[in-house]
Amino acid sequence: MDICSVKCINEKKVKETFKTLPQLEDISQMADIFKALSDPSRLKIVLALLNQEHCVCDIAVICNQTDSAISHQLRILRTLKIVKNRREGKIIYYSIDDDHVVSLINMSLNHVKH
Amino acid sequence: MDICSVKCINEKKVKETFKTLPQLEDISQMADIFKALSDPSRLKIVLALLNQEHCVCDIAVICNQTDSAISHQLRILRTLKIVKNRREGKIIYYSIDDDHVVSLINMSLNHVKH
DNA sequence: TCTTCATTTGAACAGTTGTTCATATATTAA
DNA sequence: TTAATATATGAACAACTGTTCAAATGAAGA
Repeated sequence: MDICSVKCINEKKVKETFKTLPQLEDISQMADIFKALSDPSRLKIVLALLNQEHCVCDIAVICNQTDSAISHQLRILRTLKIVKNRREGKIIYYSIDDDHVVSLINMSLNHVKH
Repeated sequence: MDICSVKCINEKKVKETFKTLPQLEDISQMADIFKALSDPSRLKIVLALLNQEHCVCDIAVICNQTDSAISHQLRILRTLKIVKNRREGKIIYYSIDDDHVVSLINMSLNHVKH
């Protein structure tokens, strides 16, 4: 299996499973999405936006955090294309930009509730 | 909305969304599941076990990591009831113990692929 | 222009995380 | 019992993460 004489109980099974693994690149991307939702405060932001769009300071009130903290988290979510924003004068409204994420959240909510 | 005079652009929307939020306890549990899958090496372990059960040292070969590192990660996955194990002599076989997690992973794999 | 307000940004800090290494446990065979 | 093997555990460490604070944008109104 490996170059440097690794011990291996069942080489056949190892090879089989190895073939089924997604590419490293894909695994990494999957992990990124899960990581985005793995922080309670970030998840709370996404859950809030699931209901309707909100401006930054309203999200801050909903999540009981500072505007700055929310802004930092929104930048991460924006980078991952999980949320998008639109400007209306001084105010910037954020909303969900990824339907897959909605499904993921609903599924995990289901999991927790049963 | 809050006790200490927090500025709030649209109090009505804030209150609406606030009502739709799951309980903190549930949000925390959801985040825990996502966190379990947010580390690429841990996700790789779960992906491997998605195919079939494996012993610790075979997982180590598949994931190209030390037995110890794998064992530490398996403990986290075991604690979260994501994997289970069975002993057969000296060897301990691990397998997936949570169908919801399988769905979550398949959904995110789908996401990455499209 | 100057001021105000909503949001963003950067640096700094504490807290958390994953891996490594050495050691311990548990099972089997000699 | 002793030796060998598979797995687990604990401490230590570097790397990463989320929040805070102060300061910087950028838009609208005076």
